[in-house]
Amino acid sequence: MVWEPSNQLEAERLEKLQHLRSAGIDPYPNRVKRTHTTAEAVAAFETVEAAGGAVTVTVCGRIVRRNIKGKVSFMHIEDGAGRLQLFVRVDSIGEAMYTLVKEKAIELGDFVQATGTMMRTKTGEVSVNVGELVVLAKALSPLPVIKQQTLDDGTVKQYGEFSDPEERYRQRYADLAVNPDVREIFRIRARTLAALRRFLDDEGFLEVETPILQPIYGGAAARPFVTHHNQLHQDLYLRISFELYLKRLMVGMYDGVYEIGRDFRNEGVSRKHNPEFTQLEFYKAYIDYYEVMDLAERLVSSAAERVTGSTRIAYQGHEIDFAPPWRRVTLRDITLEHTGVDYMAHPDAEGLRAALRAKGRHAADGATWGRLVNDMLDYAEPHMMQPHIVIDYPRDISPLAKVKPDDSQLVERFEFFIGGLEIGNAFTEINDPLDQEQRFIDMGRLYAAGDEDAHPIDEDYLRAMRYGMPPNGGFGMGVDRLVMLFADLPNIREALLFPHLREAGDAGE
RNA sequence: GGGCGCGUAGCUCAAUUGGCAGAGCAGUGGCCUUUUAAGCCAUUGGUUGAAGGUUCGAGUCCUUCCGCGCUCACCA
Repeated sequence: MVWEPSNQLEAERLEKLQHLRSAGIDPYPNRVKRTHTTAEAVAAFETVEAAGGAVTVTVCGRIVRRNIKGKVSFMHIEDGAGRLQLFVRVDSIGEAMYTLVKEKAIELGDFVQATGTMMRTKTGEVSVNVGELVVLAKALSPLPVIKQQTLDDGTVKQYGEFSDPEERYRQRYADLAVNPDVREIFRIRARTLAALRRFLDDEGFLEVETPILQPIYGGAAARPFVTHHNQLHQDLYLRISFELYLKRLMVGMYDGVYEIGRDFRNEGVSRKHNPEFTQLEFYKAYIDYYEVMDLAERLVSSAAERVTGSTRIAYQGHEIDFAPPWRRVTLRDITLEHTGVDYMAHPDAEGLRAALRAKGRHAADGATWGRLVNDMLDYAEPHMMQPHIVIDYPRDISPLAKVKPDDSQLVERFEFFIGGLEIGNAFTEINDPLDQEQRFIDMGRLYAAGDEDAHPIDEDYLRAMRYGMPPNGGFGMGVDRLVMLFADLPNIREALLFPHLREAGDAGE
């Protein structure tokens, strides 16, 4: 025996397992003979019930409720399709098997297979009148027990819960097993991904996959995770964005590409940040950021409608309307609105910092002017519940975006915010290789000034651009945050099946 | 990384000023051939996150550590 029970409940279950074996029952058989899901069994019965027809089914599932009586018992099993009651009578399944049920050798959490004819109990519940009961999988650890009471008005009152966030995330399998609401979140997530793909496919984009392990990271402002290829003696980085690879494909004559995949950022964890997260990026040739705005509105609103059935959703007590057009506002106006400071009136870092502090706003020491401007957005972000497109960002924090023709300090970039969350970022992409190289160099200088490691310059990306890159608009979006909106989740961890947690520690030594 | 809060039975939670560690569900033993939060009777289960300290006495107070939550910071 490798595993040792850690408490009385597990010890008892282990004894029951051995009891089943000694009764000649394989608690983990290889073969299953399911003929109907629980939902199919109910539907099959209901179609023939009026005519007095009989339906025999074999259904499988986990025991989620038991009511054991002296000679007749009721159990509910649950499978992926729903719940179904088993009506188990000693006369029908025999003394020996009934005793196993009664002695709880077969109990909550176990998987079973039941064969019998469909019937209605005295109280009207569609059930299986079980003639044969087979153990499919014995559960050795007890799941939390949750009971539900259906009230007269049809609402379901719940007794007992499995709600400790740490345990729910660490043992997501148990969370999913007992909390159907959590299962639903990840159906919403799957539908979201499908809806996004469908929109982009219909728009003629090509779905591609680019390297996750990259010799040079780029395309975003973030610290990377570093790893190493042993045989090649090469350090590699887990990507922080897809951007530079996808734009190489613009050079390669695809008119539109997109990728949905994982990015990794070696930064703080928060309600809105997980070290690995799902990003959607697309690039389309021959469009600018105004056309990307239109695409963003249609992409997100169509996904909302496909996933939730409506472009209006409830999020954390607010009603959000995804229907285009979204409010479009300049970064200058929205930050002025929420900080009382007009950054255009303070064109250098020192002056802007002083102005912000005079208003009681946070202004980081040593931050560049662009950085201070970007930080001003933090005051506006929580207020942007309805979709907002914030346009025209400072050049020095946007090294991949094209400068506005009429203002060399601003670039053609927008971010959009929904539900108080930053959801996406987009711009008219630089396609002038010499401009791009200079921007990289300028950025490296800023980094050096800020005592940060210089961001590596991706020479191969510049080489690609020198072959000629069509004008194009690019777009990036945090898919997990979109799922937060669609599933009404306050926390990104709820939108991730297995969110990052610190290693489960014991005592400090 | 900083601040604040939390950690008690398998799950969800109590425990007065520092004074016998408890409840419900689950489990165990009974009764029960149409229950559905089934019910009734009896009952088991604890290194109170870990290690130290103060005290006659610590779940409670102090220190350190671990983990989680909120928040701030970090985040071209």
